[in-house]
Amino acid sequence: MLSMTGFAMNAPLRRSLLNGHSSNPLVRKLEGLAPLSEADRSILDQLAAGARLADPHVDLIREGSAPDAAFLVLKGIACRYKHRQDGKRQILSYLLPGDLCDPDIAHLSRIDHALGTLSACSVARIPREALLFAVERHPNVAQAFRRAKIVEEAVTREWLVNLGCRSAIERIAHLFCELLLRLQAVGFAENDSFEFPVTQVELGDTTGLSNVHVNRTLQELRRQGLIATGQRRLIILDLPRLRALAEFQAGYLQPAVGTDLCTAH
Amino acid sequence: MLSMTGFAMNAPLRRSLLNGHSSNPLVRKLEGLAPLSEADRSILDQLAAGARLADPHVDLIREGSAPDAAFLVLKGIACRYKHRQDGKRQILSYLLPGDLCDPDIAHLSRIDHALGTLSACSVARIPREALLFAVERHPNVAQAFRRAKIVEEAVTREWLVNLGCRSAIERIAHLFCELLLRLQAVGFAENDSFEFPVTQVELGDTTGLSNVHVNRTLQELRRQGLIATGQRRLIILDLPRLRALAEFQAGYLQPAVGTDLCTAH
DNA sequence: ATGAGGGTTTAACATAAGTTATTTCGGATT
DNA sequence: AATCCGAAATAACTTATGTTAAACCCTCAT
Repeated sequence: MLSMTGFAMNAPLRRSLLNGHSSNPLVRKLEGLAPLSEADRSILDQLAAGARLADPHVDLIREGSAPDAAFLVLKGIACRYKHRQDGKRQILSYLLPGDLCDPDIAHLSRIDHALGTLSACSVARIPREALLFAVERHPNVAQAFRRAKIVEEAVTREWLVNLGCRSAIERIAHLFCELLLRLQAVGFAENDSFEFPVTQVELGDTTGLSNVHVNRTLQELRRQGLIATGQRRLIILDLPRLRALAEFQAGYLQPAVGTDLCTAH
Repeated sequence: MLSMTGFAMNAPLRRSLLNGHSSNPLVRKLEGLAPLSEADRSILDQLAAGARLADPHVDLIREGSAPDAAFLVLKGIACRYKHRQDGKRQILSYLLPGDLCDPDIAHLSRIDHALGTLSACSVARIPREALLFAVERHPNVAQAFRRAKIVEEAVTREWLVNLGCRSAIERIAHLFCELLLRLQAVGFAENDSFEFPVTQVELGDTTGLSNVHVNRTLQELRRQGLIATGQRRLIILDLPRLRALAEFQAGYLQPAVGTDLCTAH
């Protein structure tokens, strides 16, 4: 089913047709984190092959299970989340195209959080062994994955700050800035707008706010001329002011890749 | 200065005098995550050697710097934190004895958060190369570090839930449950009490609450007979009820180590 | 076209938590 | 013992955000 050579030969052609960019968001993302050879890209294309469509609001990994595969998001938005007994839930992170949820965690104990879709998604299930194989054979890919992990951790830290000490409007503004940059990095944003089919309830689960207050806050952002919403899109009208409002520092999303180093562990 | 053989020969003797437990909290912690040989323990003792005392409320790593060494806490409590421009700060995690702040992050870009002491601490500075050496030569140690990292990530997720959807009293109760278990794991708690020289302001920076509200909340916990404080100690009087209040699930701190697996990446 | 259902908006009200300022306490230092 | 200082406690008041419930509005499927 997967012809390595076929992929390897077609990839450059496909990319050249697309302005030098791969259509595989995983490639797009990792390219930004480490130099990739043609063979590296080819293996990533294989990992992304065989994607399936998933409905919105559906679980891909249930809390307490022990999955033996990673999930790679190719289209749409998924999230990690945890439920509390009283029904509240906290979204822990967004998985955008090119992001993957690796199953390492589950190999210590059962996984402590769920993975679910927010919007309709295209998702590839990557067996653990396939991922290991790719990483072992392709040091640059391994390097890029490690760097992706480091960025992910930085994002999580920023979310802690968001929840711990920003006001409602700052939280949402910060989230939108982050999403714009991350989506731009994988080619899923035009100018300063992107598809954003996330409900206000889900935004509340993300930012620790009630849906009613999310609504109020979105209105305020619109009133200030910072954003516009509609047709499941988010349009950022004034990025500089939005960033200022959120005290958004982009650095954590864009590691200086030229920096050599980071060859270890 | 560091005699490997000397260490290797004395370690078991020392441990036998101490009821089978090493006095090195790093060993204590990693023992719980992977089987360690005598040589493994010896190298960990070397890493922990040369510790220095650090005053309370002092920075070990400044935000924006690029440290080339890890810091290992042997005694006391340190934390990672971030500052906002308006002076607010968010504590991102606690570093208890046996925990270390590795410098990987800084090798992509400058580090995006600071490392500082809360209490007076004993801290060992571990040069990057020494850490790499230990990990390369000692696969079990590497394994244990990987597992420690996974637990650390689980703790962070729990903190996100704490900030995102728990009430003040639940946040603090949950934090106390977590700290008790983590400190017990490294032998820094007797029964259900431990040294806890953290101010109410710092507790507020941890839980996203004002110091005044932290004070109110601590009083409520005392009034309910759940905790007692004094002489820089925290005494948990009724752990079952405290856990119930916080909906505390200990699983994420205690990975099932018998599970083989997790050999990769 | 018509309805059904999920998502959004609005409104009125409740409350947990923040703010500011003052006082008290307890452990160091002289 | 007297003083000092940071931390803890108290008090009075403000406010951001939560809650509940109803109305509205798309979008999709029949």
